[in-house]
Amino acid sequence: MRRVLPRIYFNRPTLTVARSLVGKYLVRVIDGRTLVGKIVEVEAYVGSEDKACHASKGRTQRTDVMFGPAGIAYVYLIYGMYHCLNVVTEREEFPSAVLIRAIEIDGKLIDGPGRLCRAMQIDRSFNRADLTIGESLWFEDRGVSVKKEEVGTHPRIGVDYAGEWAAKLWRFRLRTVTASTGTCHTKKQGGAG
DNA sequence: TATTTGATTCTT
DNA sequence: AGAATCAAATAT
Repeated sequence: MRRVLPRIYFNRPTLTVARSLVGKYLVRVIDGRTLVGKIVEVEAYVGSEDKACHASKGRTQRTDVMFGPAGIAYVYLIYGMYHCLNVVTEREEFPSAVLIRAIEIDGKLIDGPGRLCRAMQIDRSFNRADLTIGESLWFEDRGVSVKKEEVGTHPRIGVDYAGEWAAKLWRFRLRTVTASTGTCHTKKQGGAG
């Protein structure tokens, strides 16, 4: 069964939405071709008190979309080069969203929000797009349930400036993916650790 | 108007 | 460990 995730799905506590999005599918239609990606990693950004959340700086033109209804896309350009896809969660006036960090397309891991958006051809034109109407970009439940034990929790990435909030385990990732991808391939890594 | 910084990625 | 590269936010 394929089911487009409705607005009420996203209008719930952000951590609940984030964790349950792991194992769901992101569907993108480009010129009649359909691209389907299994979501394997997400991050939660929760409210104006969360210093890592863009909306913690207040309601600006950029963050305004996060104050709106759930199920709407928040897409922005980061580091001048890459786009990041988020979906707004919770009730209106409560600024929160879930960042989609990694997906799997045809068994291929697309790791990183910038790469994800490049693969799915998502840019700022999707900002404020409604992701619950099943048109060109949406989330789908394909009936495959993911057990709680299969979802690992980790600190969020690139938010060191957020103080105590940086330590929150608000990144969720499929453990099966962790096992299969690891850092075994050291071709390009060069042992930066 | 000028400066700083960042939900990143690729290269050295 | 650093470059690439730009929009939003902050300081002036």
